[in-house]
Amino acid sequence: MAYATIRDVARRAGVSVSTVSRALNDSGRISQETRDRVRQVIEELQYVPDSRARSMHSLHSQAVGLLIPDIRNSYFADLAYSVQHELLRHDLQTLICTADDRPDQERTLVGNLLGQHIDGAIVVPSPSPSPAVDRLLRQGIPVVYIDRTPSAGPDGQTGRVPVVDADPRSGLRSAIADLHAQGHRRVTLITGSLEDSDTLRERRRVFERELSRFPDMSDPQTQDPGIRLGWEPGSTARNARLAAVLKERGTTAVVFSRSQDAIEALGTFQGAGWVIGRDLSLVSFDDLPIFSLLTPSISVISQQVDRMGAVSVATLLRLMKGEEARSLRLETRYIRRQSVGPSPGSAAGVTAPPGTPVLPNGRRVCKGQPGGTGNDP
Amino acid sequence: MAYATIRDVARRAGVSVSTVSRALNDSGRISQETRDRVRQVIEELQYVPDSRARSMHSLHSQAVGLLIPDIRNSYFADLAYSVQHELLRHDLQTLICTADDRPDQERTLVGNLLGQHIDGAIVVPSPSPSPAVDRLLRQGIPVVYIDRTPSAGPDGQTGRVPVVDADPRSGLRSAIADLHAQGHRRVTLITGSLEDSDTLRERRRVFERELSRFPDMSDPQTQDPGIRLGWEPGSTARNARLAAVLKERGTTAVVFSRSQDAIEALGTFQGAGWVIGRDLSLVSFDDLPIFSLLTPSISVISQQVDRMGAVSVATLLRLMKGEEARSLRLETRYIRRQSVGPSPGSAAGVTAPPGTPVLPNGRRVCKGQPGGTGNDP
DNA sequence: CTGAAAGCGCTAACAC
DNA sequence: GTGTTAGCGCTTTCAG
Repeated sequence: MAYATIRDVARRAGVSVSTVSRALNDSGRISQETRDRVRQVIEELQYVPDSRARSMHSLHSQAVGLLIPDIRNSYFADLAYSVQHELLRHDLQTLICTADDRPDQERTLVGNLLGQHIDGAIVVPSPSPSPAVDRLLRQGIPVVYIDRTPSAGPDGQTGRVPVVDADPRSGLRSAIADLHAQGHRRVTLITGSLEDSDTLRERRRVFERELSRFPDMSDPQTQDPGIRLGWEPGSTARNARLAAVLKERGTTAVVFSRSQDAIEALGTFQGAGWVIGRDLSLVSFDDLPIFSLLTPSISVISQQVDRMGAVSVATLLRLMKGEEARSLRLETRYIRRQSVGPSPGSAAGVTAPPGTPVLPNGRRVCKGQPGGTGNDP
Repeated sequence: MAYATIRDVARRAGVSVSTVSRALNDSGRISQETRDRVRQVIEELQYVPDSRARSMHSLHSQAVGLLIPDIRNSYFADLAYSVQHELLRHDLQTLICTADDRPDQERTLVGNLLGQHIDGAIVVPSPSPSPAVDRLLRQGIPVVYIDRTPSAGPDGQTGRVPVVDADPRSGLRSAIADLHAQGHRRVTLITGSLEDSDTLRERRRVFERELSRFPDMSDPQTQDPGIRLGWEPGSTARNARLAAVLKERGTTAVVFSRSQDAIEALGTFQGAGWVIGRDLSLVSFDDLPIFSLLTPSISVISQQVDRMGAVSVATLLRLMKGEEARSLRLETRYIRRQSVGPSPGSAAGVTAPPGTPVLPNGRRVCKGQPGGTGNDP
C-alpha cells in the first residue's frame, strides 16, 4: 500500500499543502477550525509525514549515532539502553552501531551515519585513534566520547571533544575502606594486561594510591598489590594459579578490575573450597545485572551506566545547541553485597563504619525501570 | 562545516549533476575517463551522497526496523547483533528499537519507523497483539516475527506473517537422552508461570512428551514433572523451597526453562552443599555467554540465536523481493558442559551414548566471531 | 488566515 | 556519452 502524502491530505481536506504543513507543525497562523479539520483527515488517512523529506529542509535529521564496540557486551547494552531512552525523551532517534573495534567497520558505519546527516554522535572511542570518528569531527558534527578516554591523537581534532567517563577513585576508596573496616589487611587487585587499556591502568594506579592511605594495609612482602591476567579466556589453569598465588600471599580480599575475570574466577574459587564472602571477600568493577542475581551476590564498583548515558546525552544536546560543553567524570559507587564479609580470624566487621555507602544485598531491578539500580536515593 | 552536494562535485569536475550521479551508481553510459575524474573529486571533497534525498526516489530506504523487548537482555542483544550484521552484509541499515513490551512506546517507535519509510521489519512480538505492528502490516511493509509465535489476533492480518523461532523438541530430546544415559531417572523441569508465555507452555508440553519416551523416567509419585516458579525475582526463600522440593522428590537432574531462574538458583544449590554436576545435574535453556564462563560451566539447550538472526533476515529479504516466505522453526541444540554428570549412585554415564551431540565444556567465543558459538561444524 | 511557488539533494527520463 | 529537466514530499518565503 502506498504512503499517503501531504498532497493527499490537502486534497481531501480541501486546503493547500502549506496549510497542512502548518497544521502539522503548529507553525504560522492557522485558524483553529481548519487545523482541526486537517488533523481529522490526517487521522483518517493514517498519514505519517516523511521524515526524510522533512529533514532535508530543517538541517536536522533528528537522529544521533551511537558507536559502541559490541552490543552483546552487557555493559554496552546497558549503556545503549540508557542513551537511547534519554535521546527518545528529546525526540531524537538513536542509530546504534556496533563497530567491533574494527576500523573498517567503523568506516562503513560512519559513512552511513554521514549519509543520513546525523545531528550528533556518542562514541565509545576505540583503543587506537579512529580516522572514521575524525571524519565526523571534520564534518562539524557534534561528538561526545563516552566510557573511555581516547588516546590523545596527534591531530588536535579530538582535543575539543568532551569525554564522559567514570572516575574509579570514589568507588575504590569506599571499597577499600569497607574492606579495611571488615578487618581485611591483605587486598589484591586483579587486572588485565595493562598495555591494552588506559582504563585498567588508571584503576591500578588509583588502587595503589587508595590502598596506601591505610598504613596497615601495605604489604611488606610484595611490593606489588596487583596481579595481572592476560587475555587468555579463563583457562582453568590460570584460575588455579591465581588461587595459589592468593593463598601464598595471604590475601583475604580481591578486587577484580574486569568483570569477566571475576565471573570466570568465581567458580574456581568455590571449587577450591573457598566460601566467597567468608574465606575470601570479592569485589568487581561494573555492576552487571548478573552480579546481583548470583548467590552470593557480588559486591561491585558501579560505573553508573544509567547516569553516564543521561549525562552524555545532556552534553551532546549542549553541543548541538552550539553551547560549550566540558568533559565530566562520574563518580563510581561501591555497592556492598554478600561477597564481602569480615576477614577470617578478625573480630572486625560486625558493624559497618559510619559513612560507608553500603547496600547489603543490593538488588538490581531489570525490567522497565532505567534508573532502578537502587544507587540513587 | 556544510556538506558537499552533488552540485559541488559537478561544478568542480566540470560536468553535470547527472554525470556525477552516474559515476556514483555505475549506471547508464559513462566514459571511464570522466568517471575516474568524478571519483577523484568526490574523494577530494569527501563527498557523501545524502541517503535521505536518494531514498526519496528509489522507494527503498535501505533501512530495516528491529523491534525487541529489551536490548539489555543478553538474549536479545545477541539476536540484535546477529540480525544487524546479517543485514549489513546486504547493505541494509538496522534501526534497533527497544519497545520494553510497552504498547505506547511501540506506537512511538513504529511511528518513527514509518516516517522513515523502512523497507521491512523484524519483530519480537509482544505477549498481547500489537496495534503498532498492525500498522506496519497495513502499510504493506514486509514483517517477520522472530523468537516468539504471536498469539493469533482476531484480525487476520498477522496470519500471513512468517515466524522464525526455535523448536524446543530437538534440544530437549538430546538433553533428556543424555541425562538418561548418565543414569538420571528423576528429572524435573523448572518453568515460569505458564499463563504468561506460549513459549514456556510449549517447552513444558514437549518436555513431558519427551520424558515419556523413557518408561523408566516417569515419576510414579508425582504426576507432575514440572515445577512452576512465579516471577518474583529470585527470592532466597523461593529457591530454598525449590531445593527442598527437589530433595523430597529425589530429583537428580533439573532443566530450567528460563535462564534467569537457573542463574538465581545456582548459588542456592551450591549454598545447600550440592555440587552441581555431581550431586545435581543441571541444564538450562538459552546459551547465554555467561554459562560457558561459570565454573562449573552450564549445559544448555541453545536456541542458536546467530542462525535465528541470519534466517530471519533471509526470510525478510525474500519478502522484500515480493517472493513468498514460509515460517521456519530452527532446531534447538543441547550442549553438554560440566553441569551435567552421572547420576549419584549410578554406574552409568562413563561414556556418552553414541549419537548424542555433546560438546564438553563448550566455550563461546565472544569477540569478533558472530558464528563462534561452536555449534556449527 | 491561506495558497502558490521555490527549492532541499538526488535520480531518471529525455534530449542532444 | 553527456546535459537538461522534472519531480520525490516536505517546509518556507512571499503574495494575496
